[in-house]
Amino acid sequence: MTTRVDTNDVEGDQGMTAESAPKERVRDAERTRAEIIEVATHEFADQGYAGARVDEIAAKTRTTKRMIYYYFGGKEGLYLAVLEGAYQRIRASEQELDVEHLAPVEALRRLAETTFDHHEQHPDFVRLVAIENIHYAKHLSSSSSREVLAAPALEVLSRIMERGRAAGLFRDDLDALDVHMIISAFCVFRGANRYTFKAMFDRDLFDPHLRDHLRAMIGDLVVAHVTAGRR
Amino acid sequence: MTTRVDTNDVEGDQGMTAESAPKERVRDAERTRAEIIEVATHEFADQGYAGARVDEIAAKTRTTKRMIYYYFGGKEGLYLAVLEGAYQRIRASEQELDVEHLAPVEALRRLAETTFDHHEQHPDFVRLVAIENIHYAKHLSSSSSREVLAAPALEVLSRIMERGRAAGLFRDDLDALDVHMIISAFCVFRGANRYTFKAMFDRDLFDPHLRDHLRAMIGDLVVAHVTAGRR
DNA sequence: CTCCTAATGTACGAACCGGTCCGTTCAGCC
DNA sequence: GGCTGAACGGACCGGTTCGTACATTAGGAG
Repeated sequence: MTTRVDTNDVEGDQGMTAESAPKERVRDAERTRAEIIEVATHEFADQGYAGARVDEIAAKTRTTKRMIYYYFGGKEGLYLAVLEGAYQRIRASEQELDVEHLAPVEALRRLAETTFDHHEQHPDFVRLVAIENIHYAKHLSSSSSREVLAAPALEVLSRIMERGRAAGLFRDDLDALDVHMIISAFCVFRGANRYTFKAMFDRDLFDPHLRDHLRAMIGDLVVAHVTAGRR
Repeated sequence: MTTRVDTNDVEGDQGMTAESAPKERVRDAERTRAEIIEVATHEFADQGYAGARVDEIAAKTRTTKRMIYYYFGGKEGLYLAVLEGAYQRIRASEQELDVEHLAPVEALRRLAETTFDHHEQHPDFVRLVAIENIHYAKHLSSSSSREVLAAPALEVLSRIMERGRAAGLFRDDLDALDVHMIISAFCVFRGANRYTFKAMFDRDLFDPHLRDHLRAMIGDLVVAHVTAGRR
């Protein structure tokens, strides 16, 4: 009846080491788990928490709804897993940032532009954050994995500003978190409010022709702010 | 049907008689309509579209669910009415803005701070916009009342920038819509992302002690940007 | 006063949806 | 080769939720 197992010969992964679970098995818990999370990330980001349907998520995986409850306990557990996964991915990509070799002004611009790129490359993440805010961040606040929090980009920013201040290039009355907020606000707004912005002003903030312009703008903006009254 | 009840305004404060009679089943279509919209605005802003419950909205009014379907046709019609009402209120308050008598730099700062105040005073509006964006602004786009769109603040901004350019105070390569986006991004982010921001950095962007600081910051930021390279 | 209609209330249905019960299959171990 | 438990599937259940049929009242028109 069910032709689920059609290539079961491929299981020839003879390594009987108990080290790490090999991939590509007919029965593979990790694979099933990952697939559910991947589908659920799209569904939650697309429909919101209340709008997403467990049945729909299950239907879009190669497994069944029963597995969602088997692995995640329920809709809320799945959402939490999705949220934590999204934050972890962003955090990982942020840690690749290396601007120690650049002069403060250029480092700051690079940081802003990299943040800009991150938000462009991860639209699901921006939407999930918006959704989480609608729910007053109650899931994120009660998240057990504390390491999800704290953006590495903030530490990088702090060091850039220290260097800028020490060189007399930056204002000395600025908080790194304030500057981070400016950059985030710009990049998040572009992703999170693009649809009402388009409806109101007929300008698509994700239009490829606008991309370089906006990317340069956040750099100019933040540099102008931290160097205001200096030069 | 227009001059039926004049003694009972929507927000009537007829406090001279007995404040509210226990059995006061007065028939007033406008009042019922307005009360439903008011309650629904809070519910949709609080729970999102899918999360809001028609039964719950009805229970929080002094009328029944039947009236929601009588006046608005259904959940979606009610949501649309809520959205249009919220935009109209914001638009009305924006039109009170008068900065013609101020010098360009001060006018720009005043505009930014007024926008800041608007967003602080209308948290429901900010949340509704976020929710509408989650739904790709499909309701706003298909809204029949086009006059809801187009922020008056943008026209005011355009004139300020013209004056600033003419006086040689502002850069001449800036678009008013870009500057509007910067101001909006900052003010919207503060309201829309305050919860995840608090969870991540333990800073409440609506803390009263932070208010004046942030209010000054958006002014400084936008002024620094439009005057960069001048003076 | 009577009638007509807008306005309102009550009860209910049907689909939906999160969650669960119970049975089945596969893979590793002795 | 048989056993065991993890991984999995499908049907189903009970509460929820949007929407509606139908009854009823208020209040102005004639």
